[in-house]
Amino acid sequence: MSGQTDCGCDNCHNKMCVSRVPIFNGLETDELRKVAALIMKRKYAKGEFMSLEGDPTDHLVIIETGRVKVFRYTPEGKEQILYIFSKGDFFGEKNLLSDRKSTYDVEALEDTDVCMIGRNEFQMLLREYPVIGIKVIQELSGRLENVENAVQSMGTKDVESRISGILLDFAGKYGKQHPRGILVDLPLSREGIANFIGTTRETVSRKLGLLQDEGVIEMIGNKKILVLKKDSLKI
Amino acid sequence: MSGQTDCGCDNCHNKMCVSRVPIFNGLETDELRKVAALIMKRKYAKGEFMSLEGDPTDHLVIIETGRVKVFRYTPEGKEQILYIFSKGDFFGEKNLLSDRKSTYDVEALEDTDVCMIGRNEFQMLLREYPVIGIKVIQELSGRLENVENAVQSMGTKDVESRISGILLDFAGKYGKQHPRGILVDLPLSREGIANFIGTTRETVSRKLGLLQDEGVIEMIGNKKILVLKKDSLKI
DNA sequence: CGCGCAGTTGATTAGGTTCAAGGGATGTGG
DNA sequence: CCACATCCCTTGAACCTAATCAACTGCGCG
Repeated sequence: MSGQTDCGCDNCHNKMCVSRVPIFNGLETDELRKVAALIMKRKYAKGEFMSLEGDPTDHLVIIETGRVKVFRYTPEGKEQILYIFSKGDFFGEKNLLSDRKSTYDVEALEDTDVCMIGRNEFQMLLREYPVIGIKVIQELSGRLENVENAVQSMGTKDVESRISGILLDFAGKYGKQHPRGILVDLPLSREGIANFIGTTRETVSRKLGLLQDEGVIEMIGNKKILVLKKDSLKI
Repeated sequence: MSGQTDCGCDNCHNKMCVSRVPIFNGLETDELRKVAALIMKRKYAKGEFMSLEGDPTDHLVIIETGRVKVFRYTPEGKEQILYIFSKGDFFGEKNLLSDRKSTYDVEALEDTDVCMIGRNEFQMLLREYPVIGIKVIQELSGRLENVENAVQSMGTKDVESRISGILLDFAGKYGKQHPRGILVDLPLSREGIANFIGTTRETVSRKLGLLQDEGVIEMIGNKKILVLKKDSLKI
């Protein structure tokens, strides 16, 4: 068994999972094995809530497959989506290092598999392998940059630019090559897109319609968009 | 000299500076001494640029006194302010752990003193004292939460609410008790506030005028605001 | 195949931007 | 310490983008 990359047992399988996660990239094979031993797995069905605002979450949750949306409600009931997370992304770190409660809801947009590490185990890992801390800092820096981009976009661009921006973003993350362009599997409904970029579902609908009229995109049902002229989406 | 908190020498002075910085809070006295030895000091005059977008900054910069604005320009020349940093805040960490360049400009809003740590020294510290990494993660988490709040605010609130929000924020950070309320020393001009919350200077002017008419605030010149009814600013 | 939810489209309104001009604060030099 | 020049702020009016309200359509799922 040892020496092989995957013998099929849980531990080997976890090791595979762990090795695909950015924050454990700097570790050696035997270190990965140790980390893998601490991992718990779990599945969530589409529509299931994985975490609620105010929860004293006590696990770091790493997405293995699937997509989730991370969002908050205002007191008036408006939803603001902050992130769409997929493979390799994690959440729950805030609660593990201080005693803060979750500041957002997390909902599975599709059936989703995750790896989880308990609070104590993660703290132990951080102390034993400082490189993990550095990786986490890098990941958080990247996430920070994303949110900073969102602030800039909302602060300085009109709705049309923001829609273009998010389409480009989705194309990069979820797009597949297609004879006529890039086929994007949308993670969100029109309303979801609206709640991501700070507008209304009607406006998203209208602006997508315009982009289609201009021949920039082609809507395929409500869940896919074919990006025909990626360059015309330039922000 | 040893045993005293401050003998006046550079090293002791640096130690003082270092001990006031959140990310070094978890360290013992003799560890602080080691950190202090790595510190370089520098002053910036009001209006001076401390970092430019695209710079391959190679120092972690920690504010000791003063206030700075962190911002970006869109290709069209619109300024978006991302943070106002003051005592204890730091920037430049992104570049120290990967090879990424700075993604924003930093300008001193007043005369500012900083402590700086070089790239290699900081990496060494992180490896030697994992607790520093944890503190950095906590700081970044806090910053992330701030920006997430900004996104939510811009995505779901009208300008009046955003102005109220930023006034509350400023009151908490820069406000002093005053017989009739909280006296806030504004770090930004009207245009600066506008570029922070994603609106125009005219609109900021109008909305502040309204708040003054309602007796919620009182403008004292252009650089101070007296918050009379803090509760009426509730978002 | 039909029901229900999501998306589209239209008409109206409102909040905020833009353009334009006038007023006041800040700080510098005499 | 006052006068002046500059920059910033304020105020007004017209315009425009996007929100809202409302009705209709059609996709997608059972």
